Amino acid sequence: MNADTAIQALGALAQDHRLAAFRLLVQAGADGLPAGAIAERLGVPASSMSFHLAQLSHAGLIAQRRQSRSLIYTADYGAMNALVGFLMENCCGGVACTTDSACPPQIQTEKERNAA
Amino acid sequence: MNADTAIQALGALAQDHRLAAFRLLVQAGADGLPAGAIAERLGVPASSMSFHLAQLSHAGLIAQRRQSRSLIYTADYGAMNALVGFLMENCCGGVACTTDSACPPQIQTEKERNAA
DNA sequence: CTCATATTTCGATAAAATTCGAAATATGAG
DNA sequence: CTCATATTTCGAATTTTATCGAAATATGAG
Repeated sequence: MNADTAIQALGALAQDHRLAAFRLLVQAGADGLPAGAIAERLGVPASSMSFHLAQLSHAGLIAQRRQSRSLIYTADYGAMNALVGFLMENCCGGVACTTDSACPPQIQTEKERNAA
Repeated sequence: MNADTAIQALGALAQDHRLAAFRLLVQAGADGLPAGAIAERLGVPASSMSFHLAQLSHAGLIAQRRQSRSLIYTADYGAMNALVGFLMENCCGGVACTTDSACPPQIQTEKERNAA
Protein backbone atom coordinates (compact mmCIF):
# COMPACT_ATOMS: atom_id res chain seq x y z
CA MET A 1 0.00 0.00 0.00
CA ASN A 2 1.27 3.45 -0.88
CA ALA A 3 0.75 6.67 1.05
CA ASP A 4 -1.98 8.01 -1.22
CA THR A 5 -4.06 4.87 -0.80
CA ALA A 6 -3.51 4.97 2.94
CA ILE A 7 -4.64 8.60 3.09
CA GLN A 8 -7.82 7.67 1.21
CA ALA A 9 -8.56 4.87 3.66
CA LEU A 10 -7.70 6.95 6.73
CA GLY A 11 -9.90 9.77 5.50
CA ALA A 12 -12.74 7.38 4.80
CA LEU A 13 -12.66 6.12 8.38
CA ALA A 14 -12.17 9.55 9.95
CA GLN A 15 -15.86 10.44 10.08
CA ASP A 16 -18.30 9.25 12.71
CA HIS A 17 -21.06 7.98 10.42
CA ARG A 18 -18.58 6.22 8.20
CA LEU A 19 -16.63 4.64 11.06
CA ALA A 20 -19.91 3.48 12.60
CA ALA A 21 -21.08 2.06 9.28
CA PHE A 22 -17.81 0.26 8.75
CA ARG A 23 -17.98 -1.25 12.23
CA LEU A 24 -21.50 -2.49 11.55
CA LEU A 25 -20.27 -4.12 8.36
CA VAL A 26 -17.36 -5.75 10.16
CA GLN A 27 -19.80 -7.19 12.67
CA ALA A 28 -22.13 -8.30 9.90
CA GLY A 29 -19.38 -10.37 8.29
CA ALA A 30 -19.69 -11.90 4.84
CA ASP A 31 -23.47 -11.50 4.79
CA GLY A 32 -23.10 -7.74 4.88
CA LEU A 33 -25.96 -5.31 5.24
CA PRO A 34 -28.22 -3.47 2.79
CA ALA A 35 -27.76 0.30 2.51
CA GLY A 36 -31.17 0.99 3.99
CA ALA A 37 -30.50 -1.07 7.11
CA ILE A 38 -27.25 0.79 7.76
CA ALA A 39 -28.94 4.15 7.32
CA GLU A 40 -31.78 3.19 9.62
CA ARG A 41 -29.57 1.77 12.36
CA LEU A 42 -27.44 4.90 12.36
CA GLY A 43 -30.35 7.33 12.06
CA VAL A 44 -28.94 8.94 8.92
CA PRO A 45 -31.03 9.88 5.85
CA ALA A 46 -30.63 7.43 2.97
CA SER A 47 -29.06 9.97 0.63
CA SER A 48 -26.49 10.99 3.24
CA MET A 49 -25.63 7.37 3.98
CA SER A 50 -25.28 6.69 0.29
CA PHE A 51 -22.71 9.46 0.11
CA HIS A 52 -20.71 7.95 2.96
CA LEU A 53 -20.91 4.43 1.59
CA ALA A 54 -19.58 5.74 -1.70
CA GLN A 55 -16.59 7.23 0.13
CA LEU A 56 -15.83 3.96 1.88
CA SER A 57 -16.28 2.09 -1.36
CA HIS A 58 -14.00 4.46 -3.25
CA ALA A 59 -11.37 3.94 -0.57
CA GLY A 60 -11.65 0.21 -1.17
CA LEU A 61 -12.75 -0.54 2.38
CA ILE A 62 -16.14 -1.97 1.46
CA ALA A 63 -17.64 -3.84 -1.48
CA GLN A 64 -21.10 -3.65 -2.97
CA ARG A 65 -23.27 -6.36 -4.48
CA ARG A 66 -26.85 -6.27 -5.63
CA GLN A 67 -29.36 -8.70 -4.22
CA SER A 68 -32.70 -8.13 -5.82
CA ARG A 69 -33.73 -4.59 -5.02
CA SER A 70 -31.17 -4.18 -2.24
CA LEU A 71 -27.56 -3.17 -2.49
CA ILE A 72 -25.63 -5.18 0.06
CA TYR A 73 -22.41 -3.75 1.42
CA THR A 74 -19.64 -5.84 2.99
CA ALA A 75 -16.42 -4.92 4.75
CA ASP A 76 -13.22 -5.68 2.88
CA TYR A 77 -10.98 -7.18 5.53
CA GLY A 78 -8.06 -7.32 3.14
CA ALA A 79 -8.10 -3.55 2.68
CA MET A 80 -8.31 -3.01 6.42
CA ASN A 81 -5.44 -5.39 6.92
CA ALA A 82 -3.39 -3.52 4.35
CA LEU A 83 -4.09 -0.25 6.13
CA VAL A 84 -3.04 -1.62 9.51
CA GLY A 85 0.04 -3.08 7.85
CA PHE A 86 0.90 0.28 6.32
CA LEU A 87 0.57 2.01 9.67
CA MET A 88 2.73 -0.56 11.42
CA GLU A 89 5.43 -0.47 8.77
CA ASN A 90 5.54 3.27 8.16
CA CYS A 91 4.36 4.83 11.35
CA CYS A 92 5.78 2.59 14.04
CA GLY A 93 9.43 2.71 13.08
CA GLY A 94 9.24 -0.55 11.16
CA VAL A 95 8.69 -2.59 14.30
CA ALA A 96 5.46 -3.36 16.07
CA CYS A 97 5.04 -0.24 18.12
CA THR A 98 3.66 -2.06 21.15
CA THR A 99 5.52 -1.63 24.39
CA ASP A 100 4.08 -4.84 25.78
CA SER A 101 4.78 -6.39 22.41
CA ALA A 102 3.33 -9.85 22.55
CA CYS A 103 4.61 -10.82 19.16
CA PRO A 104 7.39 -8.49 18.10
CA PRO A 105 9.48 -10.08 15.36
CA GLN A 106 6.68 -12.00 13.70
CA ILE A 107 5.34 -9.14 11.67
CA GLN A 108 6.54 -9.35 8.14
CA THR A 109 7.11 -6.13 6.25
CA GLU A 110 5.81 -5.59 2.75
CA LYS A 111 9.39 -5.63 1.46
CA GLU A 112 10.05 -8.97 3.11
CA ARG A 113 6.87 -10.39 1.62
CA ASN A 114 7.77 -9.12 -1.83
CA ALA A 115 11.24 -10.61 -1.52
CA ALA A 116 9.93 -14.03 -0.53
CA MET B 1 -9.36 4.19 22.97
CA ASN B 2 -12.89 5.30 22.10
CA ALA B 3 -14.31 6.03 18.68
CA ASP B 4 -14.06 9.82 18.97
CA THR B 5 -10.37 9.65 19.83
CA ALA B 6 -9.80 7.24 16.97
CA ILE B 7 -11.59 9.58 14.55
CA GLN B 8 -9.35 12.44 15.68
CA ALA B 9 -6.24 10.37 15.08
CA LEU B 10 -7.43 9.00 11.75
CA GLY B 11 -8.32 12.48 10.58
CA ALA B 12 -4.97 13.81 11.67
CA LEU B 13 -3.15 11.21 9.57
CA ALA B 14 -5.48 11.53 6.57
CA GLN B 15 -3.64 14.43 4.97
CA ASP B 16 -0.52 14.17 2.90
CA HIS B 17 1.59 16.82 4.64
CA ARG B 18 0.60 15.51 8.05
CA LEU B 19 1.20 11.87 7.20
CA ALA B 20 4.57 12.81 5.72
CA ALA B 21 5.47 14.84 8.80
CA PHE B 22 4.47 12.03 11.11
CA ARG B 23 6.56 9.56 9.14
CA LEU B 24 9.58 11.87 9.40
CA LEU B 25 9.06 12.05 13.15
CA VAL B 26 8.79 8.27 13.44
CA GLN B 27 12.08 7.97 11.59
CA ALA B 28 13.65 10.65 13.75
CA GLY B 29 12.88 8.69 16.90
CA ALA B 30 13.25 10.15 20.38
CA ASP B 31 15.43 13.03 19.17
CA GLY B 32 12.55 14.38 17.14
CA LEU B 33 12.80 17.27 14.72
CA PRO B 34 12.33 21.05 15.02
CA ALA B 35 9.28 22.53 13.28
CA GLY B 36 11.42 24.42 10.79
CA ALA B 37 13.26 21.32 9.65
CA ILE B 38 10.00 19.48 9.00
CA ALA B 39 8.59 22.40 7.03
CA GLU B 40 11.76 22.71 4.99
CA ARG B 41 12.06 19.01 4.22
CA LEU B 42 8.45 18.87 3.06
CA GLY B 43 8.54 22.17 1.17
CA VAL B 44 5.64 23.63 3.12
CA PRO B 45 5.52 27.22 4.47
CA ALA B 46 6.23 27.46 8.18
CA SER B 47 2.77 28.77 9.06
CA SER B 48 1.08 25.94 7.18
CA MET B 49 3.29 23.34 8.81
CA SER B 50 2.56 24.84 12.19
CA PHE B 51 -1.14 24.34 11.53
CA HIS B 52 -0.61 20.69 10.65
CA LEU B 53 1.64 20.02 13.61
CA ALA B 54 -1.04 21.48 15.86
CA GLN B 55 -3.56 19.03 14.41
CA LEU B 56 -1.28 16.07 15.02
CA SER B 57 -0.54 17.35 18.49
CA HIS B 58 -4.21 17.85 19.31
CA ALA B 59 -4.85 14.27 18.19
CA GLY B 60 -2.18 13.15 20.64
CA LEU B 61 0.02 11.64 17.94
CA ILE B 62 2.99 13.91 18.53
CA ALA B 63 4.51 15.77 21.46
CA GLN B 64 6.25 19.11 21.61
CA ARG B 65 9.19 20.29 23.68
CA ARG B 66 11.14 23.50 23.55
CA GLN B 67 14.89 23.42 23.11
CA SER B 68 16.23 26.93 23.15
CA ARG B 69 14.60 28.76 20.26
CA SER B 70 13.39 25.58 18.56
CA LEU B 71 10.26 23.61 19.19
CA ILE B 72 11.10 19.95 18.82
CA TYR B 73 8.35 17.55 17.85
CA THR B 74 8.44 13.82 18.51
CA ALA B 75 6.14 10.97 17.50
CA ASP B 76 4.08 9.43 20.26
CA TYR B 77 4.39 5.71 19.62
CA GLY B 78 1.91 4.90 22.35
CA ALA B 79 -0.84 6.86 20.63
CA MET B 80 -0.07 5.18 17.33
CA ASN B 81 -0.14 1.83 19.03
CA ALA B 82 -3.50 2.62 20.57
CA LEU B 83 -4.87 3.58 17.17
CA VAL B 84 -3.68 0.37 15.55
CA GLY B 85 -5.12 -1.52 18.50
CA PHE B 86 -8.47 0.19 18.08
CA LEU B 87 -8.57 -0.66 14.39
CA MET B 88 -7.69 -4.28 15.03
CA GLU B 89 -10.25 -4.68 17.79
CA ASN B 90 -13.11 -2.76 16.23
CA CYS B 91 -12.59 -2.98 12.53
CA CYS B 92 -11.21 -6.47 12.03
CA GLY B 93 -13.93 -8.48 13.70
CA GLY B 94 -12.07 -8.72 16.98
CA VAL B 95 -9.38 -10.95 15.51
CA ALA B 96 -6.25 -9.98 13.69
CA CYS B 97 -7.61 -9.47 10.23
CA THR B 98 -4.56 -10.96 8.54
CA THR B 99 -5.18 -13.95 6.32
CA ASP B 100 -1.62 -15.13 6.76
CA SER B 101 -1.97 -14.33 10.43
CA ALA B 102 1.51 -14.78 11.86
CA CYS B 103 0.43 -14.34 15.44
CA PRO B 104 -3.32 -14.74 15.72
CA PRO B 105 -4.33 -15.41 19.31
CA GLN B 106 -1.58 -13.32 20.89
CA ILE B 107 -3.33 -10.03 20.45
CA GLN B 108 -4.93 -8.95 23.67
CA THR B 109 -8.08 -6.89 23.47
CA GLU B 110 -8.60 -3.77 25.53
CA LYS B 111 -11.27 -5.60 27.54
CA GLU B 112 -8.86 -8.42 28.36
CA ARG B 113 -6.23 -5.94 29.46
CA ASN B 114 -8.69 -4.11 31.67
CA ALA B 115 -9.84 -7.38 33.22
CA ALA B 116 -6.28 -8.49 33.97
C1' DC C 1 -47.58 -1.98 -18.15
C1' DT C 2 -48.23 -0.06 -13.55
C1' DC C 3 -47.09 0.24 -9.00
C1' DA C 4 -44.21 -0.13 -4.89
C1' DT C 5 -39.62 -0.63 -2.89
C1' DA C 6 -34.58 0.27 -2.50
C1' DT C 7 -31.08 3.17 -3.47
C1' DT C 8 -28.48 6.55 -5.89
C1' DT C 9 -27.64 10.96 -8.17
C1' DC C 10 -28.46 15.84 -8.39
C1' DG C 11 -28.41 20.45 -6.67
C1' DA C 12 -28.10 23.74 -3.49
C1' DT C 13 -26.51 25.04 1.12
C1' DA C 14 -23.92 24.93 5.22
C1' DA C 15 -19.84 23.69 7.70
C1' DA C 16 -15.04 22.50 8.09
C1' DA C 17 -10.33 22.14 6.45
C1' DT C 18 -6.35 24.04 3.98
C1' DT C 19 -3.32 27.63 2.48
C1' DC C 20 -0.11 31.23 3.35
C1' DG C 21 1.54 36.08 4.07
C1' DA C 22 1.82 39.34 7.71
C1' DA C 23 2.06 40.33 12.41
C1' DA C 24 2.85 38.75 17.11
C1' DT C 25 5.44 35.95 20.58
C1' DA C 26 9.43 33.52 22.61
C1' DT C 27 14.26 32.81 23.20
C1' DG C 28 18.97 33.77 23.10
C1' DA C 29 23.25 36.56 21.55
C1' DG C 30 25.98 40.71 21.82
C1' DC D 1 18.25 47.01 25.38
C1' DT D 2 18.53 45.76 20.55
C1' DC D 3 18.79 42.55 17.07
C1' DA D 4 18.30 38.03 14.80
C1' DT D 5 16.20 33.46 14.77
C1' DA D 6 12.40 30.09 15.36
C1' DT D 7 7.81 29.44 15.52
C1' DT D 8 3.07 30.45 16.29
C1' DT D 9 -1.21 33.07 15.81
C1' DC D 10 -4.23 35.88 13.04
C1' DG D 11 -7.01 36.93 9.11
C1' DA D 12 -8.85 36.26 4.81
C1' DA D 13 -9.41 33.52 0.57
C1' DT D 14 -9.97 29.03 -1.46
C1' DT D 15 -11.13 24.32 -1.51
C1' DT D 16 -13.13 20.27 0.27
C1' DT D 17 -16.74 17.79 3.02
C1' DA D 18 -21.10 16.94 4.77
C1' DT D 19 -26.13 17.40 4.73
C1' DC D 20 -30.55 16.28 2.93
C1' DG D 21 -34.83 16.84 0.12
C1' DA D 22 -36.30 16.05 -4.50
C1' DA D 23 -35.87 13.71 -8.67
C1' DA D 24 -33.96 9.84 -11.25
C1' DT D 25 -32.69 4.85 -11.77
C1' DA D 26 -33.06 -0.15 -10.90
C1' DT D 27 -35.53 -4.20 -9.66
C1' DG D 28 -39.36 -7.06 -8.82
C1' DA D 29 -44.52 -7.99 -7.99
C1' DG D 30 -49.15 -8.25 -9.79
